[in-house]
Amino acid sequence: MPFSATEENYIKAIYALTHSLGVEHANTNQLSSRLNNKAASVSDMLQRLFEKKLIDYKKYHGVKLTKKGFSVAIQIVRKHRLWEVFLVEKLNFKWDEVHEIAEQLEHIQSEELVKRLDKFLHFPKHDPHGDPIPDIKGIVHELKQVELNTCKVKNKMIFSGVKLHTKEFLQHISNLGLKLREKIEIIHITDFDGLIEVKINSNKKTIHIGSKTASHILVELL
Amino acid sequence: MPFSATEENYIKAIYALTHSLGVEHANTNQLSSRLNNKAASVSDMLQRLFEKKLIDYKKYHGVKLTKKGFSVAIQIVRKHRLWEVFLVEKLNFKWDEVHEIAEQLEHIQSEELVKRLDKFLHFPKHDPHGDPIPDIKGIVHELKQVELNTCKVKNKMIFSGVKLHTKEFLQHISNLGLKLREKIEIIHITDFDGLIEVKINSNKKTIHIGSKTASHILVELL
DNA sequence: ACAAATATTTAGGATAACCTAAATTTTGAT
DNA sequence: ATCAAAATTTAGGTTATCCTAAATATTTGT
Ligand SMILES: [Mn+2]
Ligand SMILES: [Mn+2]
Ligand SMILES: [Mn+2]
Ligand SMILES: [Mn+2]
Repeated sequence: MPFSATEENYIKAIYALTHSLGVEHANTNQLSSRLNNKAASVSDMLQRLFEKKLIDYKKYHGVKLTKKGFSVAIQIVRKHRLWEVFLVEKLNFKWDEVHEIAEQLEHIQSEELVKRLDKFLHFPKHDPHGDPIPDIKGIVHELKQVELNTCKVKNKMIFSGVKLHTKEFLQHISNLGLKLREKIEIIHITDFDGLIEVKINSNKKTIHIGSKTASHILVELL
Repeated sequence: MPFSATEENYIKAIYALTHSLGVEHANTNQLSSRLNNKAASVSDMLQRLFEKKLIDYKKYHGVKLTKKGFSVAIQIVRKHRLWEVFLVEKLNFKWDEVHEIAEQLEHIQSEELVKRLDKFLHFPKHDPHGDPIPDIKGIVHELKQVELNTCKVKNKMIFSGVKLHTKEFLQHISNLGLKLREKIEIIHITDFDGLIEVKINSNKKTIHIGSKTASHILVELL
């Protein structure tokens, strides 16, 4: 049962939608817009994924991954994130440059390759954007993260993820001087507009983070 | 102009056939058997490759890559061989395990990725089977190699390539204890059956190579 | 509860890449 | 030079994946 890249992308999209929204079912229009396909095409494909027992599907009522579909999804996510680590750690790509390439690499079929890549990278726990890498069993170890804009003055924390993955946002974060897994501390929060002043442990200077930006930044409280 | 993996495989097959046989044109049946497609399908695709100006094609008279087709072919070969180096050097695959994976990886589209991979691997000149890796300009630096079975007693040489790439043959060579780029010397050749006794520079013992095997081994004379 | 708005599916088609069978062209042996 | 064999192309079909337009189901506002 090797699945086509197209099928894998549908599965991954269903996973991403249900997982990130924390809901049971994904619906046709959501998939249509995420995959840049027309809703009619999505309907079409959903029937086929249903026949292959990758999804539970009742017409007009959205879809949900089966056990099998879920495990396929996790493996693709695992590959995607491992390749992103490779691109950043070994080939020195920036974190905003790797997604499109990983979109291709995630469809390479070879279990042994993934195993060895994982080992070569020293079994990383998260990708360059802080997202957890499912282990070989498919278990995802989620971090206890909160959004930076929910934190209080004097809180110490580790910058551990982002909720937005656009090139522009990622570059914005880089320009601020923030790097993943760095220890930071909130120095001050402006009441009026929620502007957050943050000290980066490794730096002397502080930086200022707008509240919209802060809402897309995930941290682990210490 | 991104080409499909299918188109790329046709281009690569035309390149391989004309290059390895040292002829101008590849014909439909050769492509059919190399690509495991029916001749009718090949005919079909050839028309499309012609329209895309990747090949010169006159019905019934075989095909030849255009400048453009040639440059596409070289880039795919370059990617295939760089990935093979990566798999062997970095992920510790054996030289008989990498071809199928590289067949997939060679279709990943990103010039920057290839550039960086090349650098990461320290600009290797040849792949794990001794085949030359086209440089970034697409120039192939072919080695002056001869088949081992054409060499004479006392000749000193470097084992630098193989003419057969099947898993069985590659494993056979490994089992003999031969490693690419090792210095070897012919100690004795049995007149009757052409059996060659070879000393491997790095070893104490000598090994015996049958003449059929020897005919698939390429060496650089010193 | 019901009509309008929204979401989804179905119908009918297109394209890429295959295939089998039939037609056509080239080749090669007399 | 001729004609059968071999090679190749054409004709007609299939499947996966996508699309537009039309039909249908669900949701929502009153
Ligand atoms: Mn990504
Ligand atoms: Mn990522
Ligand atoms: Mn290969
Ligand atoms: Mn090779």
